[in-house]
Amino acid sequence: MSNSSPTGNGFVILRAWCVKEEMSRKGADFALLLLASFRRLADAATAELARRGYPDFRPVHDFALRAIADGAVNATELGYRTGVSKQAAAKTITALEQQGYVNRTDDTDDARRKFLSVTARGQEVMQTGEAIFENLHREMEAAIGHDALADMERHLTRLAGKDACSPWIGRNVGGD
Amino acid sequence: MSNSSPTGNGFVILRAWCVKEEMSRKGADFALLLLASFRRLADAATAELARRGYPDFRPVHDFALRAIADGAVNATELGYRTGVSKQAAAKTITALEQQGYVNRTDDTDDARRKFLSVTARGQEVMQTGEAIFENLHREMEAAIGHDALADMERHLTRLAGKDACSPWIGRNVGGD
DNA sequence: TTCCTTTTGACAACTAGGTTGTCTATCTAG
DNA sequence: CTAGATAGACAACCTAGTTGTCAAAAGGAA
Repeated sequence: MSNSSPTGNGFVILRAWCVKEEMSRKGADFALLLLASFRRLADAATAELARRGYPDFRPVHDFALRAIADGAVNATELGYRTGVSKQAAAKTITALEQQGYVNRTDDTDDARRKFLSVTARGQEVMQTGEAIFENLHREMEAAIGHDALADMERHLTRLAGKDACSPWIGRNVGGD
Repeated sequence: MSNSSPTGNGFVILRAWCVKEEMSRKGADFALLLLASFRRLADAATAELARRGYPDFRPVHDFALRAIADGAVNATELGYRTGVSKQAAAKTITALEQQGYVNRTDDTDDARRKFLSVTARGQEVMQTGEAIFENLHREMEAAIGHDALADMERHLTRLAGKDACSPWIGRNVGGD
């Protein structure tokens, strides 16, 4: 079968919904609708990115890269900004470094630190990603209309709840 | 930090969006909005389910259980209906069996098969889950209005695209 | 300066939920 | 009877996380 969705695992649930449509569970169906829509977008973007010369570049890499470009200059800070443990952030950095999207140099001020910077290729992939998402946004507008999309964004913002995303749960994670 | 979201991994991306709000990437933001909203619902439902006496019951278990109740009487069929390999389905079945939600008995007609059935506790957890999702649906209606929610469901159905969910990719998976 | 505490990043081991590949037992069609 | 398909089990692996532990470096106080 090869799941092979670049969105990764954990999104397979929605297929159950597709196969069996007469489920009659309004709340759950709505949740699955949200998931399916997200997956649709993320997969489309990742596939397009792969076609344009950036294979193996996942959504999670995009957000990490953006956080680095935005001032997350070391692993701990990246973990904090992306809401994961510094260990998980370090793994992402390793992947990004191996693919040539970031550089990791010694920090002259603090010998413990490794200074992160985005390479030219990293800048490229971010620009391309933005362009792709803009296209997708336009496609959605074409499909359901500008106003409907704007309404949805407004309502989803309420449902998602900014308060659920406060500066998060803690900085010192992973037993340290 | 303990991510500890019952929704599981792969959904952490959205935190990046929360921390940095002035990102100005409309398409990507919309995708994250969808993800955040889904996660909100799924986490709320799973947490509530845990509080009502069904800990460690994840969304993925709910859908598997529902598929079994709905006629997926063996691992291969469950895999097909939920869109995963039969091996993955078997793992889920094992978990559900250990938690007492399904029974696995020998099939009298076909000695290769194990016959799956939902236990009384399995029936209970499904009913409770339905009630919880209905509550969440009502809360959403209260938050953004009945019509707005109905509109969103309609539009999301278009965006998600039923065609992306055709009877799936193949039945014989995993090298067999 | 020495001592204590904090921070940084690394390493190992683990989890969840998937994936392939291989294998045996069993069923079924010719 | 035999050949091929099917069911499920087992092992190894993947991804993207998690804890726990650790050494090296930094920083503050006596």
